[in-house]
Amino acid sequence: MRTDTRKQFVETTSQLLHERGYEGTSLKDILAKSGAPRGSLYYHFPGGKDELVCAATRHGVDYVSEFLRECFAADADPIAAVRAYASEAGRELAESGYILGCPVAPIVLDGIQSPELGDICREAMATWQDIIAGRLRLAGLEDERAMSFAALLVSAIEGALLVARALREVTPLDRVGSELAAQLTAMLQEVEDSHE
Amino acid sequence: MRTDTRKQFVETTSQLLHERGYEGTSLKDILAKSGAPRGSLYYHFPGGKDELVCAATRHGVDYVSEFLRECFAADADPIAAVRAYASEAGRELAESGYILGCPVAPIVLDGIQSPELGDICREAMATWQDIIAGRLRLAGLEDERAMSFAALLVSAIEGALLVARALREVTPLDRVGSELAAQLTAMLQEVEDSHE
DNA sequence: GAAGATATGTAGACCGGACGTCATACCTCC
DNA sequence: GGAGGTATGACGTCCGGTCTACATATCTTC
Repeated sequence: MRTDTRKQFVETTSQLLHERGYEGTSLKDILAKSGAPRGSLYYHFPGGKDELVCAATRHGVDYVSEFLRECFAADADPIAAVRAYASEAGRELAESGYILGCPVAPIVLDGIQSPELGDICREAMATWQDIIAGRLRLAGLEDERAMSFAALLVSAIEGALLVARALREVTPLDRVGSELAAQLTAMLQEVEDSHE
Repeated sequence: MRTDTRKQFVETTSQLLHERGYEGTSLKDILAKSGAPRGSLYYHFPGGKDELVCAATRHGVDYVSEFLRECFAADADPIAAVRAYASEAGRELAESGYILGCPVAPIVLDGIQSPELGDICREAMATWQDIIAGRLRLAGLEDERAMSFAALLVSAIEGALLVARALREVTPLDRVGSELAAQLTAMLQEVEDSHE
């Protein structure tokens, strides 16, 4: 099973990164949790911890990006998308025992250990904003306003995940979700009105 | 100078926590940066790293709480407060080389190492939301809406600090600040209208 | 299908750094 | 000068990430 061990490493690492951040995640933990022996890791990831963490972060980022693209697809209602994304993020957070939030956040706040990791994080944030801004532009929002609201959306959910984890309750995500949905409703209404 | 050493420890630790999180901050680094010898630390903080981190986090939280209370004072304009807080947070972040964000965030995302630390984080988030919600209620917002918008505010700024650090630019804070200010303006306008 | 080559998986040794402890030194005030 | 609070840094122990040498599986070629 060529990819199995490797995949196992990536997924285990991704989970541990969520839980304890870059520095808090030790190879010993990864090894124990993934059940693989020590040496295997260096076969699959000659670059050691850094390479593994990069792969794990990419894995997490891809998962989020894909889900975002699904929610904010061209043929989906953007207001429903906001609600859906916030509530799904909250659900995953709560179900994981307040562990699974943003895959990038713990890396960023642990001080970003390599240039490559920095690139991954920067690109992730930019991509997420672009996905949302693109959909908002399609809905008729002016360029600058679309970027601005997309930034708010990404920031607010990112922050809500953090606040929710600290409080150990999902209310922040609920509140942020419905606030943002309400505001987007008003904005799109305005756009519609001005086109009449 | 009895308290000097202690204070030095707290401030140094606070800074390093911002920079690298709980796990990334080693006693060696703290010692080197604060210039004090190893033993001193255990004289002032018999509880070791945990006790020191608690003190440092409290220190950071108090600083933020105080600034928030200043911005959202009863006699200050809440819309200006939103703008002021976002831009000041952005300024500090950029000036510190994209290090100084929320003092609680790195602790939360590193998995919270002790119950006491958890309490500090939870209380901090709750306090910040309460400060803002209180001011919004005073401005005439209904209870639930005030809580909701306060949650959005705290989350959005918290998230914007994170996104800004990842991107190494302050645009997210600028955008979030002006979006939130615009939305609050509309909300307060509504309240005023309904009272006529 | 046997031999050798290449890919994959395993085991444990290494070295540096992590945190915490201690026996001791330094004051300062009576 | 002795007693109490304060400060010190060398040391022990454990755990971190990395490496090298070995074992097994899979593939290639005749």
